[in-house]
Order: sequence, then C-alpha cells, then structure tokens
Amino acid sequence: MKKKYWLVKSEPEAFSIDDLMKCNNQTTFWDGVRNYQARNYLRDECKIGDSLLFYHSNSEPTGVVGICEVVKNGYPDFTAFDSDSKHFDEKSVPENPTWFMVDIKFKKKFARIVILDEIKSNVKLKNMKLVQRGNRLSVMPIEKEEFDEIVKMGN
DNA sequence: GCCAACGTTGGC
DNA sequence: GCCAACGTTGGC
Repeated sequence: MKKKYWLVKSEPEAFSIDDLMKCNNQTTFWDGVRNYQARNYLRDECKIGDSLLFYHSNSEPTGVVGICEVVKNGYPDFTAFDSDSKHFDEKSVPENPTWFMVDIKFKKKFARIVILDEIKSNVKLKNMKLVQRGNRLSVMPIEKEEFDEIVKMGN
C-alpha cells in the first residue's frame, strides 16, 4: 500500500496541536467528522503510516502548524453513539455506523506556522483543495510534493 | 461577528 | 428528483 498524504483541519479553540502533544502517548482519535466525503476518506483510504498536515482553521494565524501520522485505520466514531457528546448523531448506531475516525499521533510541530497566505501565493501549492474556492473539507488528500513543500516552508 | 459558499433536509 | 430553507464552515 502506497503511503498517502492528508491535510486535516481543526479549530485550535476546540483542539489544537498543543492539545495533541499533551495527549496520552501524543495520540488521539480524530472524532467529529460529519461530512460524507471526509468520512469516506477516513473509512476507506486513510491508513496506518500515512502522514497528515495539521491545520488550524478559524484562528490567528490560520495555517499549517505541524505533522502527525495515522496510527489506527478507520473505525466507527463512537462519539456519534453518545447522546452526551456534542458530536452525537442519533442516526448512527453501533450495528451500522455512519461516521468513522482514525487515530493520529503527533510527529512534529513546525518551527514556524505556514500561514494560509503563503500557501495561497506558492505556485507549487495552487492545486491544493485547501486554496480552491469554497472548499470546506476537514479531511483532504494532498500530494507528496505538496506535503514536502509545506514541510520545507515550516522549517 | 459577518457572511459567502457550501452540504443537508424535507416538502412536494 | 427538484429546490428552497436551513445549518455549518471558515476566512476575514
């Protein structure tokens, strides 16, 4: 299986890369994805060993802040079963789960944040879904070259 | 906090 | 299956 590359978004108010660093074993489950396209990526394509860019949305500044790695393949997002969770979805049941998640582990925090403006103005990154109009996917595939370029910018 | 651009829902 | 209404995302 060829290694793949992803960009995942999180609002740092809700969950930041610093929060991830403080997690047990610097690992957490990436819950709360409630979009079918993103769900399909998590369930079917996002596999152990894949690399992810961690992106802070709705923040100051907005941009890519570090790298993580997938450490568990897609499995049912159990927060959808929990009526106390804000990610609760009554239509998703354990026998037939609607939503999926993966586990991710912290790898690295960038020396500097790669802000959205820089990504937008870098011609090598102009094909990223991130900078295309109106794209709101919270989990999106990216190319190895794009991953490498952003890592280079962050160091 | 605003609001444009989406995705989803539900009436028909 | 269409599409208006609604809720959400996310940059600014």
